[in-house]
Amino acid sequence: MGDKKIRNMEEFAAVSGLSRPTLSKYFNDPSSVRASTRKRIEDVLDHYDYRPNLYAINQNRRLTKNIGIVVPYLADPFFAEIARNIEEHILRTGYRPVLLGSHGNPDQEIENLENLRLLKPAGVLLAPLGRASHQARIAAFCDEVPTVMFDASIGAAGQAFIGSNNYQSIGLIADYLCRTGEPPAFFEMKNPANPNAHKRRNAYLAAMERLGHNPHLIQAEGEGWEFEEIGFREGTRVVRDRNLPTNTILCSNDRLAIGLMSAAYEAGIRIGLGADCGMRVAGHDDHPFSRYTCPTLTTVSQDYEAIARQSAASLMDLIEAENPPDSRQEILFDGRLVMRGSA
Amino acid sequence: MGDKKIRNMEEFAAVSGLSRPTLSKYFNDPSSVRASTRKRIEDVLDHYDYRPNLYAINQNRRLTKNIGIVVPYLADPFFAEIARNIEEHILRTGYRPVLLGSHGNPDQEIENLENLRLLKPAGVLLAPLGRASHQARIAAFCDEVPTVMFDASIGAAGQAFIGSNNYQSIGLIADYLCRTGEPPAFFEMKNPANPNAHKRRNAYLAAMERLGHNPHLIQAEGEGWEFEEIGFREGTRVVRDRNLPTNTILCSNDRLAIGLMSAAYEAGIRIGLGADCGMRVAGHDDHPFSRYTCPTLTTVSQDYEAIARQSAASLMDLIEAENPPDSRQEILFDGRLVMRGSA
DNA sequence: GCCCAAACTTTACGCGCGTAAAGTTAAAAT
DNA sequence: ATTTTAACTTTACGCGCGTAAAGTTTGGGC
Repeated sequence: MGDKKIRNMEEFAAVSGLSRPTLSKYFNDPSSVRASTRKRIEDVLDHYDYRPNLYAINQNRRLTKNIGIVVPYLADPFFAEIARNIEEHILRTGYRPVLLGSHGNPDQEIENLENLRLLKPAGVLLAPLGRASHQARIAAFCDEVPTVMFDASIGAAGQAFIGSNNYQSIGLIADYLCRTGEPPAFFEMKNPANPNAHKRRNAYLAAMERLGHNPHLIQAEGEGWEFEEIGFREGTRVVRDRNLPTNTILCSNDRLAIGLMSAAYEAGIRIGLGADCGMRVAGHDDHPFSRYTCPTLTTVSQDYEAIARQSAASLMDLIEAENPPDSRQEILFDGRLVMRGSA
Repeated sequence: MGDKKIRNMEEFAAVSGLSRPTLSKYFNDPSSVRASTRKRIEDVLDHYDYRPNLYAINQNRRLTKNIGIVVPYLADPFFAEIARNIEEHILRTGYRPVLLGSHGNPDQEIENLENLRLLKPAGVLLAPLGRASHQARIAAFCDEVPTVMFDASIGAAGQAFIGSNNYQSIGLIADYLCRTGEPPAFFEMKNPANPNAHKRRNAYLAAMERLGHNPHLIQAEGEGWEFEEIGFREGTRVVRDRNLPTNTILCSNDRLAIGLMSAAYEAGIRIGLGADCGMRVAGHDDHPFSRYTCPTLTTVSQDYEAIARQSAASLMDLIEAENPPDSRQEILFDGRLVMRGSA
């Protein structure tokens, strides 16, 4: 490693024998200097580990290389996973991801956006809380900063929306359940925080009509993001009352299903396909933990690989386009049926 | 809201009728100006939503108000939860938390520390990967930046370490298991990534000796952080072979236990306390999902509330002390027995 | 009313880099 | 060898704020 420490670009210019503006160009975009110059710089970099001061860099730039990623709840492995995927895509394009979780709190969500604004990000990827979000303020933010919404949308905020095709995926699993047994009731939250929940409810109703069955909604009370707890509470009530017209329950998401299965287990009801089973349960999302429930959870996988990739790509398109797009992009990915033991 | 937009502190000084240095003092520490002046500033702030430019602020400051938080794996709800707790404590002290996950990757961990160094943080809270970490580089980082290690330590790196008393907690649950049934075998990874795992193994061996029983180790092959998968794989083998000297298995952590329980379920083995149950399983950590396993998981809770609080507090002490501490602080919190259905 | 410390203002410089303009050199094309 | 053009150097200014120094005002205690 190097002899003396390099304190700024000026000193680095001295030891490298190049001018500071040239180095500035290099650090902003290595391909903007001649190949021979680039090599020369990189050779010197091997000896003196210098990196430009982040604050000085960003002070003058209108836009930084920062990209904000905001998810509603980082303690939910689903969002943690999709955030990890997005981060990787961002890094590959040479930008710096800044990950923030809203902890299910609308004020925190706004606070996150405010903090991001201070970072002057080139763009933001936002998975909003949904119904609880301060919609007007989010819309205002989207007007100032190029923003791609993912997972859930809020009105027409954001220049693009990338998500799942709930209509297709719920239709898919409803169809599967009807083909393999009794038609499902639909287990959901009465006042779901997530906008996808509304679409899934409607998709369920439509699917049941299409398949010629009577729909049946089971709506759990409860607020917040403690879905397992809510699923467990309402699930306990459901298995106690036993007045369902069916032995099959399709849950709005896997976390509710996990709570429901726990309640059923406590009540001594066996879940699964066998003759000795009293109930079938299916979920939605292919949550990381759904492979380890007892029995393993039949569900529909959200293609979060694709959602992550497309979200990052759409934001890059936005950033690199000079003029704002004429129309709002909306891309939905189909779900895949994941047949496991619970239904 | 305000009429025209405030672009910098100069303009804000103009509309507020105060001088820029006074405002600078206020934004650095509101209590450093007279109460009447403070009120005057805050009244103006209500009308013009101005916030000082983050980059300009930090450019001249030797230390920023940033505090880095690095955890090994954000997709593990345990770390997501503890990170959330820490963030809240940091915010309460007026600092800005910056959360980074290492994705179980030592290179990513170093990259995170390098990126943090660019932010010139006042301090860093680091939960290291452990055995896989690039120890020398982490130690070098700790020499430059005030660092508190939590959850796991690496040698004597860091000015403080806050964690769990594995010796106590494993002793506690081992004792409980022996009192209520057959003495436990210990289910762990052969080459665990996490340093706590080694302590837990030793604590188990010591507890068994103290209680006058023969220890039995079940060591799962496998690398990485996919603990449920590893627990499932090795668990499948264990229930197939059925050559255990006991019907009770204590797992090194809850995620392994979740995998093991899933394997047992698939094999048709009922877990729990009842006469119809063939196996007891216990875990360690009180992982957020351990309340929803089937049956619910008996475990030892790590007091992550306390760990989060103390980690933040210790770092604050470090930052606010002028001279470096004479000795390395080490605080371990006891675990609490959580009796549920599985053992 | 006076005194004095605390709080404020004015002035001025510096942080490390982006960036523009004008001049110079090197590489590629004729 | 000459022209062209891209790449580089030199010079200079600005970003928004921290901060120090010196002078001025404020407010509380006597």
